[in-house]
Amino acid sequence: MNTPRISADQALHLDHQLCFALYSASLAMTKLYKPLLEDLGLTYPQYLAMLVLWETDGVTVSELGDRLHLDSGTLTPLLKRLEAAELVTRLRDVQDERRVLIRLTATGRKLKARAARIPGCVLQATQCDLSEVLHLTRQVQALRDRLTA
Amino acid sequence: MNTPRISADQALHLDHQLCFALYSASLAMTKLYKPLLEDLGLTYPQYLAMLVLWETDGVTVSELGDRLHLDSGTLTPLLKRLEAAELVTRLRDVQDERRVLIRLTATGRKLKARAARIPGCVLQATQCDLSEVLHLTRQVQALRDRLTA
DNA sequence: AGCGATTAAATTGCGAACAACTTAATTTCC
DNA sequence: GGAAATTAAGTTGTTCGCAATTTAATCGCT
Repeated sequence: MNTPRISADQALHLDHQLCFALYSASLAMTKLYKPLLEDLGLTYPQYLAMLVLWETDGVTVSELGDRLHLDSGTLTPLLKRLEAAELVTRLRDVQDERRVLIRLTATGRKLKARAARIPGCVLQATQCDLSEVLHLTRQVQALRDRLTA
Repeated sequence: MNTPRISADQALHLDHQLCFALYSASLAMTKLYKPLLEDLGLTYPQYLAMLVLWETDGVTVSELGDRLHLDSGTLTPLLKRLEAAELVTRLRDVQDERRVLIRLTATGRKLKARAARIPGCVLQATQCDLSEVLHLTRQVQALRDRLTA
């Protein structure tokens, strides 16, 4: 494969920028989820937190942050809102009082069933084959992992 | 190509979700840009606005919004900050007083030269070939366009 | 045992995003 | 020509993201 060249001016051209593609695609995704999540009373970042908890209940704020690549400055208020919605509990770990364990309530666990239809709706909106989506997902994940390394 | 099947539980699995890949990759990109843009005194969304203006000076807020997929609620305060930094001017269009024209100041135009090195730094951080990046960019753009259609 | 270093979460402050709404100018259509 | 509809930007209020800092608990080392 030959290595294409690009001028400084072209490089600055907005549409050539991977960063902008990711940025605008991510915002478009958030808008797509919004009406789907409104039924569940969740925002998009709250949904991501619930995804982690549906997989692994009873994690610390830090563990959740590692998984979502978010810090306590973002998560603490978000989790307080999930607690106010009675979807999770926030309790200090008795073993280590520095840590706060996040656990699903019965309501929070039940919400998973209602969320189950969401991935299908999203896949449909992408107008892609599942295999295409999986491939693109892996590529974007690999990029992210190189960026955070 | 065969069509893979996936269970509801798998579909909800965070790491399989394209949305999360885009979300976390976009945030990782923003963090990558941060130190590069700090030299220029710009935030990442401000840089995107400047990219548009370096391409096409003298656009309205709406035109900028179309280009960036952002609305006036986001852009008005952002542009006020660019104005306060003396990088742009905001003046009502004499032809149509509803519109506000955004124009680069001399300082704003000069900043382009200093920004020219950024795409190279970012490409290096991705640890990808330029051709790979261009390919991924096109795929993500195509997805975004399907989502916003 | 005790003191400095480290770790975990929370807090503060700022800049996005965006929905919903307001204000003001222009266009449409009778 | 003028009222209703449309368009453009700005405003308000909520929720992220994150840097920088604070508070409190635990660890490590002598």
